[in-house]
Amino acid sequence: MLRAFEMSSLLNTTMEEKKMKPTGVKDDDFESSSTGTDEEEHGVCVEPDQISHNSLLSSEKLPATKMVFYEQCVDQKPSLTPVGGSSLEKTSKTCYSSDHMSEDDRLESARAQMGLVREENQRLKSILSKIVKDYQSLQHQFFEVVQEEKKVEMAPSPNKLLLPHSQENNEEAELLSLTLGLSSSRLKTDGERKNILTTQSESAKNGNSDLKQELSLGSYNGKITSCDRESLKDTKEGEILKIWPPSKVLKTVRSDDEQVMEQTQSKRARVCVRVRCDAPTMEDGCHWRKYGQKIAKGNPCPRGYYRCTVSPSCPVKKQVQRCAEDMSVLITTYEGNHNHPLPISATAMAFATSAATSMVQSCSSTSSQQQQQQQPDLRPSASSGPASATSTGGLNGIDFPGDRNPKLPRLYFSNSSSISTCNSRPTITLDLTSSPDFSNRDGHRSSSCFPSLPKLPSTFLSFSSSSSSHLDTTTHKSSSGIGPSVLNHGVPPQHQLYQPQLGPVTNSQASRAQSLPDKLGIEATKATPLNLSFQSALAAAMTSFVGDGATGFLGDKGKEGGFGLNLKFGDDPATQLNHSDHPR
DNA sequence: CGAATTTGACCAGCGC
DNA sequence: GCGCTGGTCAAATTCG
Repeated sequence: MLRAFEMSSLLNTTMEEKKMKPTGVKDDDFESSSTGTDEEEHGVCVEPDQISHNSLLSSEKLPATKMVFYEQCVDQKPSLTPVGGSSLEKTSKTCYSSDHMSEDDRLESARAQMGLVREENQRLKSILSKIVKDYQSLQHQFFEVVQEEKKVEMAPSPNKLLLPHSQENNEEAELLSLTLGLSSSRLKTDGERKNILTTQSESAKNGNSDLKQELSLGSYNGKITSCDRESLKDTKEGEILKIWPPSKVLKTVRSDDEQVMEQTQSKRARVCVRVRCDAPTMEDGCHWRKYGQKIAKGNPCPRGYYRCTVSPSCPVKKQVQRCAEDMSVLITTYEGNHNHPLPISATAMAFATSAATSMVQSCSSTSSQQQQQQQPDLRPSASSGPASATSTGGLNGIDFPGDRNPKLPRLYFSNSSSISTCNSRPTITLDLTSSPDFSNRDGHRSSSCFPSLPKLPSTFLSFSSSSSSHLDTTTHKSSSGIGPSVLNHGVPPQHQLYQPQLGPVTNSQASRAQSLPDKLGIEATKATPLNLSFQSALAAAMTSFVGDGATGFLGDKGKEGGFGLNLKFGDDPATQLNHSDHPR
């Protein structure tokens, strides 16, 4: 888990701060033992590999210098005893016996250090338990919502009487919750429905009929759980394609118009990530193959076209380009949803892109009436051309419990968002390049991104543990609940299917990667389709940020401790990009 | 030698 | 219809 990683980092940091030298140890002894080459002299016989089995510290081989501290810990903290701990214990004692220093001093020093570690451990445990509790609560609420939706679907209504098979309807209601990233509005034809229903029935045949289990899917359009994949290995490819119909498969089922609409919608949904990065590409965990390069108009820097190669049939693509006005900014635009399990480090972008797709589709599928009701400032632009409808959240702030942990930079969303319901390229832009303005973080941070845009009440998202929970009381109309209860307010049924993207997944990797923002809970202040998907994007970004420990994924500014993140919902990536760092 | 990248050609969409 | 542009293909080239 992330916390384990944090703790590992903390341990390492603690050790590094102590210069890896236990108090009272002579330099000579320390150096000789730390090098690990003086086995004869000190009787040290432990290899770093022996220690690396430890669950907390398994991510990296411990350098010999870290072993000293570790050995001290072994005697006092059984929980840290690795496989082969007995030999370590022996080693520890051997090491001590060969030393000339007072054993009491050593023990005292070690105990002091262990006390710190234990204290941190307890704190983390309490946080974790709280998170788990919150998560279970959210899950419970979500299932309640699903049940309610089910009842609503089953309730007789004029519209539903027109439908021939109410049973099928009900079944579809469940299916909707499974079709991650697909809005119900997109499943228009009987062919599509049957396609999905076939998936459901086949899934049931494969012993995965439990709806709840089906709900716990990953973001990679995760309709196939790891369990499913196992069972599906024996099935024909055609059957798999039924379950996971890529656009090519759908061609055989749908009419041309629907096909075009489907492809156009899915193609248009994008997530654009701006990162300060010196590397030619942003390391996002996926494997990409470059298939083209082009000099785009208005930017002398070539734009690279990449395809995800984790799975041969994966439709996800990305474009990588340097910002023309700031060459240090790397612009990565993701498109599509992965149809395969993802590496942990790659799940973040998968969530973001999936959320972007969902949001764009929801915004395009929901009627303008709905938008007017829910977000008066979201003017439908069907008749006014692209990008005419915008909304600007004055602020979206997120606090992590990492506030208390100096290693975790405070995460703060300075969100200027705009959304266009009728545009050629609806794009969510995650701007990880701008610096935060903490001095004005109470909801009135002036947005340099869209200074002329009308502002909506600020949306403050708090990812804080209860131990130091703080919600922004300046936000408007904070809902009573978190998570699904929030999501359910005024959210059309189709939007609820987005939630599983953040929900529990059977894929342990995805679960690990997404768990934090999910379990921490999302306190949303506006329950709109926009915000729902927005949360997904936020969570994805959060996951990425925290999961990477504010390194790699983020640029230099992120590493330096503070960063701002702008989420924008607009039509033209280029336009969005220019808005952020270089307002026109 | 296979995989990955490069790069020019080609295609489709869009505006005029 | 034409030209521009973005996006993709695929042969050539490079790399490990």
